[in-house]
Amino acid sequence: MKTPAKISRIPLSRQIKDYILHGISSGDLSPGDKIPSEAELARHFSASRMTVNRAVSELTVEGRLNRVQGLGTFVAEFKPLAPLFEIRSIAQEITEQGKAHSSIVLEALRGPADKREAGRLEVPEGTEIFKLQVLHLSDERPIQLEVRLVVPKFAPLFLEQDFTQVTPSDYLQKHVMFSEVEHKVDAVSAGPEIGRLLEIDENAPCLRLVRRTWLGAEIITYVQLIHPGEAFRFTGRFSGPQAVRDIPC
Amino acid sequence: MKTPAKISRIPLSRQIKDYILHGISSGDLSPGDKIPSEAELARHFSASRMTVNRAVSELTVEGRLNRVQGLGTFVAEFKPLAPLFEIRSIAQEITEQGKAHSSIVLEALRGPADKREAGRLEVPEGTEIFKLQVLHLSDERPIQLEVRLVVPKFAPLFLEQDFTQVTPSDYLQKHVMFSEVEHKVDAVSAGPEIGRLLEIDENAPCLRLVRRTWLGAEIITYVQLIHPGEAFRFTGRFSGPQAVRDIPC
DNA sequence: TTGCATTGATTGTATATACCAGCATAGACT
DNA sequence: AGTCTATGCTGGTATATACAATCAATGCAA
Repeated sequence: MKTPAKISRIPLSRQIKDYILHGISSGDLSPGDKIPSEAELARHFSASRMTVNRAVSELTVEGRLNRVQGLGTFVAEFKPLAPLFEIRSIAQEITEQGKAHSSIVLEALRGPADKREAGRLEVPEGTEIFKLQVLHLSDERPIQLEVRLVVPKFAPLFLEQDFTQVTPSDYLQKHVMFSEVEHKVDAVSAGPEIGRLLEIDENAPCLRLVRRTWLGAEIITYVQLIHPGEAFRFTGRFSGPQAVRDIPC
Repeated sequence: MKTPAKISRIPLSRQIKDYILHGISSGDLSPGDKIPSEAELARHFSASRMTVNRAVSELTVEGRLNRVQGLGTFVAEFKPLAPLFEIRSIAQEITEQGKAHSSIVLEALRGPADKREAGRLEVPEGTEIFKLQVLHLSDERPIQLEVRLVVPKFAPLFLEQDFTQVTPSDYLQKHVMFSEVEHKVDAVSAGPEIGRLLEIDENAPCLRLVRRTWLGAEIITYVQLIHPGEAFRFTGRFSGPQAVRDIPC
């Protein structure tokens, strides 16, 4: 059963992953469903069982499948975790609420990048931090975003009038990865300056998010919800039990 | 070089992972350092290169290493992500600020669990939701936690007077996994009731967290920071570029 | 000096095989 | 009816091997 040594442009294990993911997104496979066994998939793709094993294992780590020894592999309940960590989650949330919005760049400063990331990630020569002052406007109330950004590659994405349609693909095409983000959240009174920008009382409660990425990018966001009482929705996921071992919570 | 087929109690790939992780935690390996090549590790452990490859690949997925084809494998900057998603992150944060604190269970109600998780996770018969009213006390100011919890297994952990020392290991020993958590965050005025409990002005800005886990557990937390201006610190991580593909952010 | 091809080290992918371990079912035995 | 055992399916782990792809460094040629 020796398949020719020539490998196609995209790895076989990747194709198998895509096949399963397509089955899930198309609705052929629903959460809780049992997917074909490794042996069946190997036959279907003329692949070795180890290759299938690797593809399925990776999908398990990524939270798309649950494997049970002796029983089979099942489609997991999946909630994407991207919106939590991304720059645009606030605008996204507003969009889902059906509110029109647009954004304006108020200010753009630049400075040197923080420092080189371990293990040679994508940090080109002369990398700089961009610090953007962005006024984000909904149809009901303006939302002020102070955005300090990173890497020249990013800038074009954010210097457009309306960046509400930017997706991670756009970042990835520019070889930018959001691998880690540190978050800080607290509630503060708006204060006179923010209050004026957001057109709210300076004593009104206001959500402040500070997000720091792996390159030293810092994103400070002040938010006053359009409809008080509604909340932003975040989703997170553990990578696995080992990752949280013995960390107090 | 055929090693006996008998496998030891813990998998070889696990031993290799532990070896590398120990090197990192002991300080022998620092972020940015190059770890031994797969061939060297294979020789050191009398293992096949594939086994080493698997161990190293998993550590890469878990965010501990960065691999570069043609160059080597490097220790990554690592920030654990557990605190973000855990029930006790607030108390933890306070602890790190050096404030003493304790907690009291005010109330405990119970109701049926939400529904069964896909792919047969740990949901025993007669599972119920526990709804706990917890008053969390720091030495400076009480913090009120309304905790709605899940699964009888959990309850003992939270019915103690002080649960500040509970770690994920304790959950895992009871076969409970925090695989997914949905977060909602907003800022509200304390209001008369919360204001009285937290001993703050009823107009003071107050952080409200709603966390919903995969079993339908819902954790509602009202927090007033001890030192206004300080923020809670969270850390998150993507599982990989593929996971965020084409999700607007 | 500049540019290009070669080489060696290292990771990336894939195969074929082997045996272990967990689970459910069917059948034999009591 | 109840219990034990054998069997087959499933995933879990490991090996030995092979070749591709990428990168840095080296050496050679223009």
